Amino acid sequence: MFSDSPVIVWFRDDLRLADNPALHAAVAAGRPLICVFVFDEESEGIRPLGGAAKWWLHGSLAELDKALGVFGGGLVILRGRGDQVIETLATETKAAGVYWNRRYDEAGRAVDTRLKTALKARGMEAESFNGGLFHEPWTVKNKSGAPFRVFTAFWRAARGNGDPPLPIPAPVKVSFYAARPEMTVALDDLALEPGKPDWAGGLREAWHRGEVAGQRQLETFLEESLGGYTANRDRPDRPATSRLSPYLRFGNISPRQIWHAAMASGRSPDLDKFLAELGWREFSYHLLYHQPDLATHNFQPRFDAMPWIKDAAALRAWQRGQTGYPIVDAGMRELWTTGWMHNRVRMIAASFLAKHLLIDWREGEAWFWDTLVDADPANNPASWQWVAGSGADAAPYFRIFNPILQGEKFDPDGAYVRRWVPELAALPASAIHKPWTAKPAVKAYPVPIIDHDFARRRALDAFAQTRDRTTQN
DNA sequence: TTTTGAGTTGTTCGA
DNA sequence: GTCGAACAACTCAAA
Repeated sequence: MFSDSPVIVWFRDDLRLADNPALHAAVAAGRPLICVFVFDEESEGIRPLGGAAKWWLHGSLAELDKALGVFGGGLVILRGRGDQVIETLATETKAAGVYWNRRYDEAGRAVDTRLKTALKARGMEAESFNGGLFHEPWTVKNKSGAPFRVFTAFWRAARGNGDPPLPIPAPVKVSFYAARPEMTVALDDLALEPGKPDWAGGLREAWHRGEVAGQRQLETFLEESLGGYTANRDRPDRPATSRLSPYLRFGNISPRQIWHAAMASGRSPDLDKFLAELGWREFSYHLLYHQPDLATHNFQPRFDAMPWIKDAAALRAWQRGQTGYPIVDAGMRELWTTGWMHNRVRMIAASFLAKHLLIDWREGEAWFWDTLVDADPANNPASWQWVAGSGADAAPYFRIFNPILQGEKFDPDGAYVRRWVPELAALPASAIHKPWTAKPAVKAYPVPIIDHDFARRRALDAFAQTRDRTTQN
């Protein structure tokens, strides 16, 4: 191997310079770097990104390229099967090795394992690192040596291991491999952002993508909203949640950076509550690792007997924010417009689909996958299963949100509904979560597509059926 | 080894 | 109006 053989840093869900273990190790190796991203929609089993996530990815890649530009280099973008493309690049450039941070979806892991084998067979280094989790999923186990299936015990065990390591600073100097690989494609050629029609206007208004924006968002959150987080986080009418989820999704920011920045702001019940949210993310990846088909199979097999209803019209009404329940519709429209939905409202809207409409949670998961900027392979399915009742440590089946009560409790003045459902803006707070009681009636807004009491009863009966069918077998 | 208590986010009903 | 019970079943971990 020549002394100036490059090292390849393969960026994936870790689109940042700071606290990036693979990049850090590559810089420390003292060789010229090739920083590369591979847009892969071809590998077997790879789930293509949804539209909103692609939009976020575009911005993240552009920002990363810009940040590398400060050091006189840039990001090389390639396209194709990840392992094949990287192996070809490594061979052509006579690379000393390839470094990357791990991912945890089954298809991605298979690609990485194949690549590692191929590189080692060629006598090249292949080094993988943990850049996205506090603990590798295979290291957290209960006393019987099995993976945890309930959150509280999982998080207790994880926290019992002490604080995660301190984040690694961004490199101060990076030297780049001079030649530009022939296979390079332009970012715009990936067509990650919409052309015509351009549906991303609301996303652009709501977000700044990339590492710098992620750090700024973290600072703002810690300064303005960590105090009082426990109570305010449930209020969609207040800007009280961290809004860090899309930055975490693409690794514009790392959990360790968030952890240590939050810890530095002082201990409090609010801090523990916020850290537990990072714990839920961690738990989701833990679940995904141990059940790779989390997005397609019930975590609790009993739900295989659930009598889901196929109802294209109801599904469409839910997707468009036309169910006639203001809090649900406000959430679905916020999602459509900004690529994001408030956590409390996600639960209400998801519960409405799975329990009121009895539509398979996988339909909802797919819609969120396509429309959320933060849609990730672990959190999205794990959270949907949790809400539907089929998941790990899931909501008890009888916990069926009443969309009227939830609206009145968490959006008491109706400010959130007024913002996203302007047809209802003139209603008084007393009617805004049950507009069918308003006089005169609001013509521009639909009547509820299903009665709450009827839907609740039906959902309970449906769940009872799964018990009967399961015990018969 | 067996038993026991607890477990993110709720609603309804009846006293 | 408020309050406690009921609404299952199962995993985990301490006793």
